[in-house]
Amino acid sequence: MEGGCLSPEAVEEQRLADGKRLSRDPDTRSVSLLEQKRKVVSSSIDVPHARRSEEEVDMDKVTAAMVLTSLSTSPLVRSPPVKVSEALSGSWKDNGSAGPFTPSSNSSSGGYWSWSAPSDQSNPSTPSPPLSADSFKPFRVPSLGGVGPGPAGPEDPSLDEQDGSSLLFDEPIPRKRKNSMKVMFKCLWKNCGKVLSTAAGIQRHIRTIHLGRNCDSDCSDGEEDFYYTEIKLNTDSVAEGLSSLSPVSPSVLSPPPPPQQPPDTKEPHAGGTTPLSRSAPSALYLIHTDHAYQATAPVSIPSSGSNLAGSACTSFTPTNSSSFSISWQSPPVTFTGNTVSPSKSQGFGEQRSQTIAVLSSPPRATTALSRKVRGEGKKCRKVYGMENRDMWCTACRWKKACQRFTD
DNA sequence: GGTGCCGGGTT
DNA sequence: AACCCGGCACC
Repeated sequence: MEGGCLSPEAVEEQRLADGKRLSRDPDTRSVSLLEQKRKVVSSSIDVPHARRSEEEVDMDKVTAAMVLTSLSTSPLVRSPPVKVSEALSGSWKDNGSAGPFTPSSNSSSGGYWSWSAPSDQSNPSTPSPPLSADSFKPFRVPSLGGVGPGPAGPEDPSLDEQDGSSLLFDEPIPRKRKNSMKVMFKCLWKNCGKVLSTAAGIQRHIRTIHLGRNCDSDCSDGEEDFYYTEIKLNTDSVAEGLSSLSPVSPSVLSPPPPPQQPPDTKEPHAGGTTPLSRSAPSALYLIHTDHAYQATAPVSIPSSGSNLAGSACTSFTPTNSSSFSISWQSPPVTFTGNTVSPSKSQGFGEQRSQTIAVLSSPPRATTALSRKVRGEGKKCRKVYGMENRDMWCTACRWKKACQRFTD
C-alpha cells in the first residue's frame, strides 16, 4: 500500500537513481554496451554524455563495429529496422511484452530484444512484419505516383492503427527511408514484371520489348512511363515481398496494364490467407481508406462513414460492390446501419423504408383481398356435405380457412 | 340462404 | 393448441 501511495515519487527517484547509476558506471561493460546499442538504435533517448572520454569513444568504435558485423552477417538484419521502428512508435504488443516496462529496462533489453524476439514471432519466414511492410509498400508507390496526401498515410496506418495515435504517423517513415532505400523500376507490362535499377533502363526495356520500338529514347513519346512504376526497396525482405506483390502496386498507379484490376483484388486475398489475423486486417483497412480516398472525397471514416456509404449506395448496390473490390464491401455494410442522415443517405433511407413499406403492404392487400374474394373452389363442406362433417379438414370443421382445398 | 372464414372465446 | 362459434362478406 505504501509503495502504491508513494509510487509516483518513488518511481521518479528510482529512475533518477538508475539514470545516474548508468551514467556513473561506464565501467560496467554490459551496461555501456547496451547504451551503445541504444544509441545505434535510437537517438530519441537521451543518454548522459557527461563522461565522454577517449575510452568511451573507443568503446563506441568497438561496439559499432560489433553491431555492424553482426548486422552484416546475421540474416536477421531485416528485422531490426522494423522492430526498432515499431518499438519507437510504441507498439510493442506484437512482441508480447506483457508488462509495462520502464524506459530503462526497455532500452537496456531492447537491444537484445530485437535480436532474439524476431525468432519467435517475426522470423523472416513469418509473414507478420514482412507482410505488413509489404502491404503498405505498394500503396505508397501509387500514392507517390498520384494522390497528394497519401504518401505518409497509407504506409503507417498498420502501425498507426495499432497504437491508435496519429502522432507517430510520420515517425517511422522517415526512418525507413533513411534506411537503405533503393529505388527500382518495375515493368508493369502484363506478365513481365521486369525490374531494373534505372528509369532509362526500364524505359528502354519497355520501348524495345513491349512497344516494339527500336529507335532511341529520342523518338519516345513518353508512353513507356505508363508501363513501369517506381518501387522503393528497403531491405532484402521488403524487396522480396515486393517482388511478389509488386503486381499490386501498379494496379493503382497506372491505368494501362490490363492486370490492373485482378491484382487489386488479389492482394486482399493474400492478406486474408495470412495466418496473422492482426496485421492482415490492418493492411486491408489501409486499402480501404486508400481506395475510399481515391474513389471519392470523403472526410473521415468514422464520421463520414455515412456519407461514404450513402454515396456508395447511390452509385451502386452492395452486391455490385463486390465487383469493384473488397474494400468497398465492408464500408457500406458497416455504415449503412448507423447512418445518421446526410442528404444522400437520407434519401437512401427513404428508399429503403419505401421498399419495406411496399413489401409489407402487399400482405395486407392480399389478406384484404382474400377476405373479400373468398375461395371459389369447393371446400370440405360442399364436397363432403354436412353429413360427413367428420371428413372435413379440421380447419373447415372449425370454420377456419380450409386447408385441404386451398385456392 | 348457403358458404367461407375471421375474430374471438372456451377448454 | 385444440376446439367451438358468432358474425360478416360474398355468392
